[in-house]
Amino acid sequence: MNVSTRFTVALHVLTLLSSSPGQALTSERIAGSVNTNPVVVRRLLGTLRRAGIVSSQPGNGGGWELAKNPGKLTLRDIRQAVKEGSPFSMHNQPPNPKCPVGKNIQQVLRPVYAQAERAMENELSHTTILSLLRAVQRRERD
Amino acid sequence: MNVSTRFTVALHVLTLLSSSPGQALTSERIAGSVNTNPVVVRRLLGTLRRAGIVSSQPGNGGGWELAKNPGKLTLRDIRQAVKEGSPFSMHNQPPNPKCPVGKNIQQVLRPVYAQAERAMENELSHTTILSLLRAVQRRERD
DNA sequence: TTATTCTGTAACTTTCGCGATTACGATTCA
DNA sequence: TGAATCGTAATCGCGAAAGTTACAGAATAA
Repeated sequence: MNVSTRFTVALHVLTLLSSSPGQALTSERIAGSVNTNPVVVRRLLGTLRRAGIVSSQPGNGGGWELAKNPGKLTLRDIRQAVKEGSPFSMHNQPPNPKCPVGKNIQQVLRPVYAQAERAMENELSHTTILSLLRAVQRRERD
Repeated sequence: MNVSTRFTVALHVLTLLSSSPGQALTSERIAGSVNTNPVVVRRLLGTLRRAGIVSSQPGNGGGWELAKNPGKLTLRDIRQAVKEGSPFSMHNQPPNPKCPVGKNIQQVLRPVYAQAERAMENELSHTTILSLLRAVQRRERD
C-alpha cells in the first residue's frame, strides 16, 4: 500500500482553520495539532493556496486562513487540490506486447479503474469541511 | 502516491489464465507476459491460491490454473484477495490529543473513508475476469 | 531409480516516494 | 531595526514494494 497522508492532513488542517474563522493560524501552531513539522504544513498549505482554498500572510502576526466557505468545500475538492493520484496503478514495467493479454490489458483496465475512482469521488463530494467540523464539535461535547 | 501494482498484475494474470482454460501455465511463462520475475508471480499467485482462486501443481508439467468460474469472479473479490489496503491513510504520527480537532478527527474521518471505499468496491463488483477477457479479445480482433 | 521440471519460500538487495529536517532569503508589522 | 512568519530549496532517513538469488520439496517421465 503506502498511500500518502496528505489528504488526511489537509482535511485535519482545514477543519482546524474552519474552527477559528477570521483568525490566522501559524504553521507552527498548525503543526502542533497535526504533530508534524511546520515545513510540511507550509508545503501542503502552499498547494491549497494555489488552488484558492486558503490564503497566507507572511510576517509578524501572519499565518493561514480559510479562503472559501467551509460549507461549500467538499472532500472531493480537497482531494483534487492535493493531487492525490489514482488508488490504482498499472504495471511498473510495460507488459509483453507479444502476448495478446499483455498487449491489451492496460487499455481494458483504464476505463474500469476510472469508473471506480469516479464512484469514490462522488461519495466524497457529499461531505464538506463544515460537516467535519460539526462532527468534531459533536464528539467534543459528548 | 505509490500504490502497489499487485491488483493490476493479479487481474492481468487471471485474465491470462482464463484465456487458456484447462491448461496449466508456469510462473516463467506468466512472468514473460507480465514482464517481471517468476518469483514475484509465484508469491502473488500463492496468495490467490490461499483464497481459493487459483490452483497450482508442482513438478514437471505443472503450473497454475484458474480454480473458479471467471464469470463469477469479480474485481472486488480479487482486490480483497490480494489484500490491497484502503486508498486512504491516517496520520503517520497520532495527532495532538490536547487539540479538539486533533483529538477527534480520525474518528470522524474513519466512517467517511469507509463509505467512499465501499462505493469504489461496489463499482468493482460489476466487472468480472470473464468480461476483462472478452474486452481483451475484442480489442485483439479489431 | 534418476533426471528434469516446477512450485514454495526464505533471505537479501534495490528502488522509490514520502515525510522530516535544516537552512536561509523575503516579507510584514510593531 | 528586530522579531516573527512565510516560501522554498536541499538533503536525509525510513519503509514498503519489487526484483533477485538460492535451494529444498514435489511431481513426472524415462
